[in-house]
Amino acid sequence: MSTRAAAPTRREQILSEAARLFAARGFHGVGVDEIGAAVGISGPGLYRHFAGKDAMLAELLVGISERLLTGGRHRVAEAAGDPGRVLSSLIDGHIDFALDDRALITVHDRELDRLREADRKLVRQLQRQYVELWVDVVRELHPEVGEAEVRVAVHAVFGLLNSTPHLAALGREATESLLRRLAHGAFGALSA
Amino acid sequence: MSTRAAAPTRREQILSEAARLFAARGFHGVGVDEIGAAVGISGPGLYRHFAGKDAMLAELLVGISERLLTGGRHRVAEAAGDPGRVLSSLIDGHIDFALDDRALITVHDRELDRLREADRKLVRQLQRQYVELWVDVVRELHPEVGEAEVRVAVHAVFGLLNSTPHLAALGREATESLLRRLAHGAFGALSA
DNA sequence: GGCTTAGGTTAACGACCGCTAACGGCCCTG
DNA sequence: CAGGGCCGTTAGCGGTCGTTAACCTAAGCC
Repeated sequence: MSTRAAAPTRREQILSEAARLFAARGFHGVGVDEIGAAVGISGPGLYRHFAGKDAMLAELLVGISERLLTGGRHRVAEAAGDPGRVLSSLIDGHIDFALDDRALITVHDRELDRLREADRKLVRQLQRQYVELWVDVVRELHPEVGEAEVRVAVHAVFGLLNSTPHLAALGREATESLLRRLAHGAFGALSA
Repeated sequence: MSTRAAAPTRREQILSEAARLFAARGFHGVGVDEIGAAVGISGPGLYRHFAGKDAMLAELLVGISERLLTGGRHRVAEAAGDPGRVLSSLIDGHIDFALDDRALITVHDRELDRLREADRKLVRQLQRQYVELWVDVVRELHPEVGEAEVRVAVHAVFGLLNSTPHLAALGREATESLLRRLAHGAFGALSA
């Protein structure tokens, strides 16, 4: 009895395909019929699983944000006390996420404004907490740099790591290694 | 007689507002009535100036790409022979652009797929040439790094510099200086 | 064996949206 | 002062899209 999901549930299928389609053509650019077709059912059948198109997007965005935050917290706890190792671990985790879920990364910062007020607030709160993990550890490593600057730098490095959807080829390992070096290089320049 | 545009023409007004709205709510999320209202006319009046909504987006994206490329070429020519200065100049120019036209930056890599085939090919070609300017000069500075890696690194630094829409505060000068340092730091890590 | 529930189907409604049609004022020019 | 662009307007058409309604089938349960 494996604890891994053996077969993806229908909800998960739908979310996965919806993420792919939203990333490719934008939230408004994809119809529910299209999402349905992608999982082998048609149009309104989706409403047995989700309250509406908006609900799919909301679940996607909240899910990403939660996974990023909890993953980040684990990594912070694991290497607590060694800021250098914490930062490296956060970078590695973010790279893994960016490479594994390019579609989600794309949707993540592109369609946030399409959410209902409540969901949007939740997502933003989760994002903010995730950013704060990074800001805290970077400030430990660069105590002489102001907090606002560090926060901008963290966002900028996110932009660097999330550029992954735009790039082709080069193989998983090489891409990981390269992004790792670039991110460390950018943060290293904070004190120079 | 100044060579600067004294009053923006109506076309320019429309393009500017359309860029802002597209950036905020996405191409499909904005109606022509809304664009019209933003410039004080209503809905179908836009069709005196543009063939359609698609044409506005096309002109925006082609315009950005052309400005980036010609600006980049000038900078390359100005500092020719000194790769370090060329790279610095390219970075500075891209930062200026990113800070001056946040809306355009957002629309730039978000709505490319909404273009008609011909326009999309043109934009991609311009983008590719711009990237090549960067790749060439970075390869001069890091001859031992493979071309594919350099190209990925350039895209990643674009992601870093284009993260500008996400960040607040900190003042123009400080932001410029910070982004400059981060970009140089990232490229510097290519050889480490 | 009947009842319920889960998970589909097709038809259709209502809203919205891009775009066109038809029209009208303003301003320049001969 | 007549005429023709230029630049607007409002009305409305046609298509698309999210959503609901009504119905159907297969599986599990008492």
